[in-house]
Amino acid sequence: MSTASERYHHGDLRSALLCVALDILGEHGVPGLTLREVARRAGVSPMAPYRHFTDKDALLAAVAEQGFRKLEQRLIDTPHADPRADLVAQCIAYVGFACEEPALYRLMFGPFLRRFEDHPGLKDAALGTKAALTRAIAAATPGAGDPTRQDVALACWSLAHGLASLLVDGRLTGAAATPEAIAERLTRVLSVGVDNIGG
Amino acid sequence: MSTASERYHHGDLRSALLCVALDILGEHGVPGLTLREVARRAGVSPMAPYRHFTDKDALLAAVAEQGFRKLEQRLIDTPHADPRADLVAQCIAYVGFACEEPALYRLMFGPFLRRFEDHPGLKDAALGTKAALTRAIAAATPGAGDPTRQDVALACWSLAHGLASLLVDGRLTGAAATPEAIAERLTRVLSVGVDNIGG
DNA sequence: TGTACATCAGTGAACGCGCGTTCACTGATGTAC
DNA sequence: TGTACATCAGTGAACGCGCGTTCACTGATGTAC
Repeated sequence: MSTASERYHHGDLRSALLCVALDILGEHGVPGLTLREVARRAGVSPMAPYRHFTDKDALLAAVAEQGFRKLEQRLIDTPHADPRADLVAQCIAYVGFACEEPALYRLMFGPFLRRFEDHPGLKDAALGTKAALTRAIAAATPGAGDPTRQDVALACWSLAHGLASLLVDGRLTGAAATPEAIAERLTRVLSVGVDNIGG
Repeated sequence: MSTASERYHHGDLRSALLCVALDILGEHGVPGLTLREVARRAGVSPMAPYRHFTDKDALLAAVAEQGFRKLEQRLIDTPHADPRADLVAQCIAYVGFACEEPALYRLMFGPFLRRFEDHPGLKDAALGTKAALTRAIAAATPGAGDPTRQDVALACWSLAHGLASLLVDGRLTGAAATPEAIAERLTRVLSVGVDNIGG
């Protein structure tokens, strides 16, 4: 009797590869995420991943897809209070996610996977994430028309995404507060405007 | 009599390399910006750039530094009206710059040059850019205290940076309006809040 | 004004590296009879 | 219950590529005497 890892047939190599890919991402960032290294860590030959992913891009897309699903879940799991607090909480959660998994965040939003349309699962996951934020905006702006809401939604997303990017890429080295604390303060600046528009 | 390009000594190879690097960036992005390709385009041997840059990082830093100086100039050159309009105009200019030179923008703000401190000129240029935005914030929030101002400044920067990043990395494919038009609308959402804080 | 010589700015071949991917293969598994 | 055979999931060697960088060099330039 042999363990799964000793068997010729792995059992669930696809999942193992994705899992290992996340580790590599955490340790060496997107540049370190190579097919060969993934195979190496999974204890498998360089060609084995090709049984589960058509090429390197497909692997990256699958990792990014997982990232979007995690992020969506995190936005949804946010504690529920009044709509305005919910919106702030989502932005905080967004920034927190980016700071905890910077390399994954970069893979998801950076220039590595140019065309999401080429990866249906990824596209779908990204839309799901966006939808979670859009729902929060709609709840927070009951009196606003759709064009205004879209502007507000994009403003919130941009604010959170910009802050997350600046933090993740080390452009805010002077900041003493935690990412979440900064996110909270900035989102409150924005939400004053949101209240005046749609409250 | 020979032209500069035919001479053994180039004359101003450093400038020529930076110039060529910008072209490459525009055509093939940061991944295409290699020392060898820069040398190739400048019509010079692969080792020639090492006379002017200690290594590849130094070249990247010099290109990014130029980018920050360009961006700063662009923020400064913004037409002057009332403080609030100036602030909006700067955010629009910021986003416009990113969309016109996406690869340069990525090099400046992405994870390619991790420690600006290792490149004094780059660090200096980045601080200059930030200062231009900070001045506009100060003018637009005459009644606010410094901590509030810092929050407002970072909120504006985050909003502009986030929108720019989303546009540049193609995460806003559905948008019909020009980048500048979107930037204007989003910045107005934010400036409603700014007015209530510091007006 | 001429010249020896130091210094500067380039050349060109070569290195080792890790990558994505190709190719032909083989061991393990499951299914039809 | 046994067995032939198709299919699945892996192996392993090899390929060509472009990269950053090393090394030892050479042609051009400027300066002291």
